[in-house]
Amino acid sequence: MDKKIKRERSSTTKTEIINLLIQTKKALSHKDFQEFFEKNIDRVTIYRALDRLVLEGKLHKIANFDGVIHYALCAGCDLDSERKTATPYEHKHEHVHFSCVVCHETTCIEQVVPKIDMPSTYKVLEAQILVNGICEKCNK
Amino acid sequence: MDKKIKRERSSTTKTEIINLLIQTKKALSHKDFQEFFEKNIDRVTIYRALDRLVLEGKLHKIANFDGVIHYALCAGCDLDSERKTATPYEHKHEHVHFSCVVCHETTCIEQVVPKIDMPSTYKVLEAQILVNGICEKCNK
DNA sequence: TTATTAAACGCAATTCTGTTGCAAATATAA
DNA sequence: TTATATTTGCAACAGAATTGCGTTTAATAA
Repeated sequence: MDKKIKRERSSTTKTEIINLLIQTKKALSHKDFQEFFEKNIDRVTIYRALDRLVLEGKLHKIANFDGVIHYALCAGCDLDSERKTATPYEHKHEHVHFSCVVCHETTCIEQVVPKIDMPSTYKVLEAQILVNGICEKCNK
Repeated sequence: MDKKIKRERSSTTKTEIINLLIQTKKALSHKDFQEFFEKNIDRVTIYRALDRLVLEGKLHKIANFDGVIHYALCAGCDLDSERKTATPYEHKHEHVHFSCVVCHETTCIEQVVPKIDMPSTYKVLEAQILVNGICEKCNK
């Protein structure tokens, strides 16, 4: 309950992570980052930076069918500059996450937002729609 | 490619797993099973039995928001008795998987099947809809 | 500009999760 | 009952993620 709220601060690791995500336009796993940064950034540092970026509302997590967590940029769920931390349920990503079984790339399909009609007895906090299939590039 | 197809056979472990899932009416993780069976069934045996049950079309996997795999009974995706094995994409579970943030129970909401309108350039093989929130029991 | 403070970092050690190999036990079909 | 193939438990292994701690670095106040 007495959870300390860390003040947001810039760091090389966080910047590099964001840059890579902007470049590739894909969702990446911890392993992807590790392989990209090689020996330049420590594994543990990557873990911690990813966690912080999620808390800061910059990234959202996507668990693939096989349970591997991928991180993607948040479009429009940045928080007000006052607080600077996000609880998991403040992320809103009702769009489709698509995972290609050929090239194994995971991408956000922002324009597809299915409607989920849950019974009113349930309180819905967040939803994640994961679709497996063959992407535009590989489907030729 | 020369993947041997195993013949289906009954076993204590598989029966116990199915029974527990019927009883609890929930999706359970490997850890849940392990804690329930305690020292009576080995960790590895549980892993293998779960894998086999998925192949046999009896269970389907659900990766939670945190990436933890849960197993739930399949309703209606048993395979024809000839083959007895299922590739992952033969499972069809487009219904909602609901995860309660209070009691941490994961359940299948079979009656809610959202429509996902993907662009025709994508080939859709399977989809998984995961909803986080507060369940009927805890929402009081 | 320098000093102070808290966050970020790297490294080592540890824990947790899932897999593989192998010999013994068990289920099924002949 | 016998033959065959699957299931099981145990030990060892591999990979993923976490924790502790001393050091470095960024932000802020003096």
